[in-house]
Amino acid sequence: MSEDTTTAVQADRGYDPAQIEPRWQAVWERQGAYVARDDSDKPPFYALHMYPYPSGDIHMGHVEAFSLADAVARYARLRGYEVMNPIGWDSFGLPAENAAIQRGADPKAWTYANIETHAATMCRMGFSWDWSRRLHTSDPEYYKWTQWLFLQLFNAGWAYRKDAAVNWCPTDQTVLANEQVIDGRCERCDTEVTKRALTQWFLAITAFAERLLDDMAQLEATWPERVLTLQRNWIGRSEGAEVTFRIDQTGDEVTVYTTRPDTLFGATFFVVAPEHLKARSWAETAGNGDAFDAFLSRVQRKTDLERQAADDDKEGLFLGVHAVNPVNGELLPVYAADYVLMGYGTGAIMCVPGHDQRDLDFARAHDLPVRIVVQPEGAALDAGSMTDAAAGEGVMVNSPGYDDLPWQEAKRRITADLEAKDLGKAAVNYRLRDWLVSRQRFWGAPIPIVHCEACGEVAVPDDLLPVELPDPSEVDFTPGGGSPLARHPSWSKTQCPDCRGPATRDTDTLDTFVDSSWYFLRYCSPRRDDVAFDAEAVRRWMPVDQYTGGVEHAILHLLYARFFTKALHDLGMLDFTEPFMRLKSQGPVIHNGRRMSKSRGNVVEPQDVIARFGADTVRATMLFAGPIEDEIDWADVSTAGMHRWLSRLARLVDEHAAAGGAPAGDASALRRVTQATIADVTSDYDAYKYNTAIAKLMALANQTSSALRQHGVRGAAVTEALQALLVMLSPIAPFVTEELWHRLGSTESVHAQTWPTFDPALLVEESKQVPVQVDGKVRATLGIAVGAAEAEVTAAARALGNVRRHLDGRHVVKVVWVPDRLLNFVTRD
RNA sequence: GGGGGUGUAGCCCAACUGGCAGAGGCGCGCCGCUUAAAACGGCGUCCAGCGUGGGUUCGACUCCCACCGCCCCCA
Repeated sequence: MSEDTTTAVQADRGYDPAQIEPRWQAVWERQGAYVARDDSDKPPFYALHMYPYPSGDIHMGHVEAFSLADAVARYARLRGYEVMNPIGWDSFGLPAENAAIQRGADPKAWTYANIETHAATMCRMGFSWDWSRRLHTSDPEYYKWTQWLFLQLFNAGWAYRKDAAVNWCPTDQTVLANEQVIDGRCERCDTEVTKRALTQWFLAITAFAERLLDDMAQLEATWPERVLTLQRNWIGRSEGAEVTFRIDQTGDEVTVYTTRPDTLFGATFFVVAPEHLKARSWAETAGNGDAFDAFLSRVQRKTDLERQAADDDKEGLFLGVHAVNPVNGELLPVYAADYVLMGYGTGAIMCVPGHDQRDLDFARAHDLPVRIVVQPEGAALDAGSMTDAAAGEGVMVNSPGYDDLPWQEAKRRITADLEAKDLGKAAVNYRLRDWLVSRQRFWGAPIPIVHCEACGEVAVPDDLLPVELPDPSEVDFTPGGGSPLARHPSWSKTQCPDCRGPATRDTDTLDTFVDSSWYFLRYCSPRRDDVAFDAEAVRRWMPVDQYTGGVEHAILHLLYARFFTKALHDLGMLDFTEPFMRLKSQGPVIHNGRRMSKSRGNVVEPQDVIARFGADTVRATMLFAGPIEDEIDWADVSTAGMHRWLSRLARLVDEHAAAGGAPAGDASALRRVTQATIADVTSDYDAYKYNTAIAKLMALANQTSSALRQHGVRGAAVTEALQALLVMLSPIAPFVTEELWHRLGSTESVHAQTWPTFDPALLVEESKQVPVQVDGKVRATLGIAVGAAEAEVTAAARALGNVRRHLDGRHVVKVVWVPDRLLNFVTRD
């Protein structure tokens, strides 16, 4: 170490990041400075940042995110924690395979080459990752345990296969989870998503819906409210009732879910999804089979989005049968209509056009009656002509036995009465669906199941894991609607683990969100090859103290990871139920008001900026740009300005070092500023307000500069100011602070220091200037002793010329005295 | 349509539980240093500006209501 620092200290003065940064990077690397020790006496702190997907090189969004994450980790180290700040790659996934399809690249080689590019740039940026814990989800050593965990869920009954009309992306040739469909389009390639009936693997996340909701109470104060709201909306809990209708002609019973059982008397028709299992047979019964088939094929050409759009023509077909309304025996015509989807609820609804907009639109289009049963206060409704449904609250009408009740009360009573007659029951419904995890792709963890004609679905035994992917050279990636693994000549052929008979492997691979639902556990003991994670290490590090990442993962990844944690908790593998104690999301980096993209030509490459200004400047610029959760427009920031400031800081240190250490000048003002800055910057760091922290460090630098240059202050007070400044800046700009720290004469690393503390006694000022107001307008400023009594201050204020003038001829009715801050005379004529 | 966020100087942004609207940066201007420019150092930054309109208060950027603009989520 002394060898290294000697070299550093002998370096030139001034600020040349191209020279400083690689040198210190090499020193830190040799020292293994950021390896988290499992046996440390210091309290553990798990700082985690969402691991990246290895596509090309890292981009500006990564740079911002990692700069935030690194500031968090370095700050925790300075506060005396043993920090685990791991890094890895989410290295399975579609882009690797698409590169293979488009450019004939080997997905594996492509992926690992990108990872090396990422890693090199990260090193150049000076991020303090613990490289010894590095992982890649596409390593067999990792996905062995992804598969093992899947099997734990399978054995618990939480992973199952079912036929489903699934979201299908025609471009990527794979199914998508509901969460991956954005506005009816594939989140990756923006192709319109269609429906396909396929047998797919699901994870039973809905079994945890209630707890995913309830446990948010633990996160209330430490997660962004925005993210919690998004998750709540996504889970979409609603309270209502399940009501059973009988089909008059066939005797079939159909259950519907409604959030408004109070409007049952207003039901005038009944609609099922065209895909409803019984729809075809009912149409047949009524002799409408052919019309139905034509209708169904027409509907299936539409996307879900089109079908649900408010302005869509409400297409529907009368099936020729009637449903019996359980509350009054009325016969409701049954339609198949495109606006009801099989995937939601039961695929059948009771229709109350008076109180539901889409039902009303359908009723108008098909000339069906409308009946008002909940009268909103003060609104005159005309059932015959209304075009806006009364979806809100009101008082019951036209509902024999319930009239005049408030709707909420009627909702309770009608539900209870149905329950008593066994025609319905109170029910809770969730918008959340079970998580579809099988993908018809190659570059993912194979689903570790063997299909045997005799034994069915059989889990691959632990000692045969991982089920490894074949070499990419043996695989045909051409999109063809099936899994590439299924087209491999021999890969899927195997023996049933149970009966030893011939069997086939499942040829689908797992959604990469499965990989990322447990990677934070793997970091705790990444090299263990006998367990997914070491229980003791997990107890030591988990749950994550501080998780950082993009808000775009507010729903998907965070919900899945929370689900996994709860499932593993219930399996006895974890003793906590929430994985991430604190969450901070950074905003995106845009350029000229738009997302950076090659086609717009507004991409800023990190490498270019690093080459011009150095890593410290890029990091500090990102954190200085504004509140971390807001978006950063690169057009609004000034790397040149930040670089200039760091240069100024270097010059200041050089000047101080040259000026010598003998104390001179009145240092009391500088000392007070230093103390105040420590107090302020500390609370800014605690609140992730790096932009204001940097502003205050700049102010301290300005004060130090003028003390040194203009007031001739020398010696300890300047050293104190500069040392505090460098330590507090070191999490943000690690290279230049390390360099300048050594120039101040230290042989230790600035990153091994402890966070500065302040002396409250030095913060106290003896006198203050307070504004004196008359009727809220500032009329004078008064110098007072801190802690002065009200009477004393009032008397002194009254003596001031301008105050006397404004008080002249008026009665003072009230005096407001905010100690040490403000005095206000309230007057009347 | 429902829910959430946001609006402060030419620009990006600060302002503790309501207490003199301005911390920091960018840009710009002037001065110094320079043969000159850049860099650097110093000083300054107008039109007295909190999206609009109300309300509460001695006092509102801050709290409440309505409206407008932009952003996000759900439908």
